[in-house]
Amino acid sequence: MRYWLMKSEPDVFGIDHLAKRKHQTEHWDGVRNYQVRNMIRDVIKSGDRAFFYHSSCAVPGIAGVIRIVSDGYPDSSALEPSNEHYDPKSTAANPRWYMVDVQLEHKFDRVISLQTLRQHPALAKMPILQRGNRLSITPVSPVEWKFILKLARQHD
DNA sequence: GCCAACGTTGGC
DNA sequence: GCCAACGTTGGC
Repeated sequence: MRYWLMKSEPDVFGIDHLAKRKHQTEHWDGVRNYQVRNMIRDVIKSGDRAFFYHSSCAVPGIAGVIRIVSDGYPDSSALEPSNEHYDPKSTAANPRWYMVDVQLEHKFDRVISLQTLRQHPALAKMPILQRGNRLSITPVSPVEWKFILKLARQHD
Protein backbone atom coordinates (compact mmCIF):
# COMPACT_ATOMS: atom_id res chain seq x y z
CA MET A 1 0.00 0.00 0.00
CA ARG A 2 1.28 3.42 -0.97
CA TYR A 3 0.55 6.94 0.21
CA TRP A 4 -0.12 10.01 -1.94
CA LEU A 5 -0.99 13.67 -1.79
CA MET A 6 -3.67 14.83 -4.21
CA LYS A 7 -4.27 18.50 -4.95
CA SER A 8 -7.54 20.12 -5.83
CA GLU A 9 -8.96 23.61 -5.71
CA PRO A 10 -11.72 23.69 -3.08
CA ASP A 11 -13.67 26.27 -5.09
CA VAL A 12 -13.92 23.66 -7.86
CA PHE A 13 -13.88 20.36 -5.96
CA GLY A 14 -12.96 20.32 -2.27
CA ILE A 15 -13.25 17.78 0.53
CA ASP A 16 -16.77 19.00 1.34
CA HIS A 17 -17.87 18.24 -2.20
CA LEU A 18 -16.53 14.71 -1.82
CA ALA A 19 -18.34 14.34 1.52
CA LYS A 20 -21.68 15.00 -0.18
CA ARG A 21 -21.22 12.54 -3.04
CA LYS A 22 -23.02 9.19 -3.01
CA HIS A 23 -20.97 6.78 -0.90
CA GLN A 24 -18.64 9.79 -0.42
CA THR A 25 -16.97 8.56 -3.58
CA GLU A 26 -16.05 10.35 -6.80
CA HIS A 27 -13.86 10.02 -9.90
CA TRP A 28 -10.58 11.91 -9.67
CA ASP A 29 -10.71 13.03 -13.28
CA GLY A 30 -9.29 15.88 -15.35
CA VAL A 31 -5.60 15.06 -14.84
CA ARG A 32 -3.84 16.28 -17.99
CA ASN A 33 -0.19 15.91 -17.11
CA TYR A 34 1.76 12.91 -18.40
CA GLN A 35 3.83 12.29 -15.27
CA VAL A 36 0.70 12.22 -13.16
CA ARG A 37 -1.13 10.18 -15.80
CA ASN A 38 1.58 7.54 -15.60
CA MET A 39 1.26 7.36 -11.82
CA ILE A 40 -2.51 6.97 -12.04
CA ARG A 41 -2.30 4.36 -14.78
CA ASP A 42 0.63 2.31 -13.50
CA VAL A 43 1.38 2.89 -9.83
CA ILE A 44 -1.65 4.05 -7.84
CA LYS A 45 -3.77 1.09 -6.78
CA SER A 46 -7.04 0.42 -5.03
CA GLY A 47 -6.39 0.39 -1.28
CA ASP A 48 -3.78 3.14 -1.39
CA ARG A 49 -4.49 6.21 0.71
CA ALA A 50 -3.96 9.90 0.08
CA PHE A 51 -4.09 13.30 1.70
CA PHE A 52 -6.65 15.62 0.15
CA TYR A 53 -4.81 18.92 -0.37
CA HIS A 54 -6.57 22.23 -1.00
CA SER A 55 -4.68 24.56 -3.34
CA SER A 56 -5.24 28.05 -4.74
CA CYS A 57 -7.34 29.15 -1.78
CA ALA A 58 -7.18 31.27 1.36
CA VAL A 59 -5.52 28.58 3.50
CA PRO A 60 -3.77 26.02 1.30
CA GLY A 61 -3.09 22.74 3.10
CA ILE A 62 -4.21 19.20 3.88
CA ALA A 63 -7.93 18.88 4.57
CA GLY A 64 -8.23 15.15 5.28
CA VAL A 65 -7.61 11.58 4.24
CA ILE A 66 -9.08 9.75 1.26
CA ARG A 67 -8.85 6.16 0.07
CA ILE A 68 -8.22 5.05 -3.47
CA VAL A 69 -11.04 2.64 -4.33
CA SER A 70 -10.21 1.70 -7.91
CA ASP A 71 -7.17 1.05 -10.02
CA GLY A 72 -6.55 3.51 -12.85
CA TYR A 73 -8.95 3.38 -15.78
CA PRO A 74 -9.62 5.63 -18.80
CA ASP A 75 -10.80 9.15 -17.96
CA SER A 76 -14.20 9.48 -19.62
CA SER A 77 -14.18 13.27 -19.30
CA ALA A 78 -11.56 13.38 -22.08
CA LEU A 79 -14.08 11.83 -24.49
CA GLU A 80 -16.97 14.25 -23.97
CA PRO A 81 -16.79 17.32 -26.25
CA SER A 82 -18.91 19.33 -23.82
CA ASN A 83 -16.51 18.65 -20.94
CA GLU A 84 -13.98 21.33 -20.11
CA HIS A 85 -11.29 18.63 -19.97
CA TYR A 86 -12.21 17.25 -23.40
CA ASP A 87 -9.20 16.08 -25.40
CA PRO A 88 -9.88 15.28 -29.07
CA LYS A 89 -6.68 13.24 -29.20
CA SER A 90 -8.04 10.76 -26.67
CA THR A 91 -10.37 8.02 -27.89
CA ALA A 92 -12.16 5.08 -26.30
CA ALA A 93 -9.98 2.69 -28.29
CA ASN A 94 -6.81 4.54 -27.41
CA PRO A 95 -7.33 6.50 -24.20
CA ARG A 96 -4.74 9.13 -23.40
CA TRP A 97 -5.84 10.03 -19.86
CA TYR A 98 -6.65 8.00 -16.76
CA MET A 99 -8.45 8.47 -13.47
CA VAL A 100 -9.09 6.65 -10.20
CA ASP A 101 -12.05 6.66 -7.83
CA VAL A 102 -11.53 8.07 -4.35
CA GLN A 103 -13.60 7.80 -1.18
CA LEU A 104 -13.54 10.10 1.81
CA GLU A 105 -12.02 8.43 4.83
CA HIS A 106 -11.64 11.28 7.32
CA LYS A 107 -11.93 15.04 7.19
CA PHE A 108 -9.62 16.84 9.62
CA ASP A 109 -11.29 19.24 12.05
CA ARG A 110 -8.93 21.91 10.76
CA VAL A 111 -6.83 22.13 7.64
CA ILE A 112 -3.14 21.45 8.30
CA SER A 113 -1.85 24.51 6.52
CA LEU A 114 1.05 24.68 4.11
CA GLN A 115 2.59 27.13 6.57
CA THR A 116 2.40 24.49 9.32
CA LEU A 117 3.84 21.79 7.07
CA ARG A 118 6.80 24.04 6.31
CA GLN A 119 7.64 24.33 10.00
CA HIS A 120 8.63 20.67 10.35
CA PRO A 121 12.05 19.52 9.13
CA ALA A 122 10.72 15.95 8.98
CA LEU A 123 8.54 17.03 6.07
CA ALA A 124 11.08 19.19 4.25
CA LYS A 125 11.51 16.73 1.40
CA MET A 126 7.85 16.57 0.45
CA PRO A 127 7.40 17.62 -3.20
CA ILE A 128 4.58 19.94 -2.20
CA LEU A 129 7.10 22.04 -0.27
CA GLN A 130 9.61 22.22 -3.10
CA ARG A 131 9.80 25.34 -5.17
CA GLY A 132 8.29 25.01 -8.59
CA ASN A 133 6.52 21.71 -7.99
CA ARG A 134 3.34 21.56 -10.02
CA LEU A 135 2.35 17.90 -10.04
CA SER A 136 -1.20 17.44 -8.81
CA ILE A 137 -0.42 14.01 -7.31
CA THR A 138 2.83 13.27 -5.48
CA PRO A 139 4.03 10.38 -3.32
CA VAL A 140 4.16 10.60 0.47
CA SER A 141 6.60 8.42 2.41
CA PRO A 142 5.30 6.24 5.27
CA VAL A 143 7.28 8.37 7.74
CA GLU A 144 5.77 11.59 6.40
CA TRP A 145 2.32 10.02 6.42
CA LYS A 146 2.57 9.04 10.10
CA PHE A 147 4.06 12.39 11.04
CA ILE A 148 1.22 14.32 9.41
CA LEU A 149 -1.43 12.11 11.02
CA LYS A 150 0.20 12.89 14.35
CA LEU A 151 0.00 16.61 13.56
CA ALA A 152 -3.68 16.14 12.76
CA ARG A 153 -4.31 14.52 16.13
CA GLN A 154 -2.57 17.38 17.92
CA HIS A 155 -4.72 19.74 15.90
CA ASP A 156 -8.01 18.08 16.85
C1' DG B 1 -3.12 40.40 -9.67
C1' DC B 2 1.86 39.34 -9.77
C1' DC B 3 5.23 36.37 -11.18
C1' DA B 4 8.41 32.26 -10.88
C1' DA B 5 8.52 27.79 -12.50
C1' DC B 6 7.77 24.54 -15.68
C1' DG B 7 5.01 21.94 -19.35
C1' DT B 8 3.49 22.15 -24.16
C1' DT B 9 3.43 23.68 -28.83
C1' DG B 10 5.05 24.46 -33.28
C1' DG B 11 8.22 26.64 -36.68
C1' DC B 12 12.47 25.70 -38.51
C1' DG C 1 15.50 17.78 -32.19
C1' DC C 2 16.14 22.67 -30.80
C1' DC C 3 14.18 26.41 -28.54
C1' DA C 4 11.24 30.63 -28.32
C1' DA C 5 6.67 31.67 -27.34
C1' DC C 6 2.88 30.72 -24.91
C1' DG C 7 -0.21 28.66 -21.32
C1' DT C 8 -0.94 26.97 -16.66
C1' DT C 9 -0.15 26.42 -11.81
C1' DG C 10 -0.33 28.12 -7.38
C1' DG C 11 1.74 30.68 -3.45
C1' DC C 12 1.92 35.12 -1.99
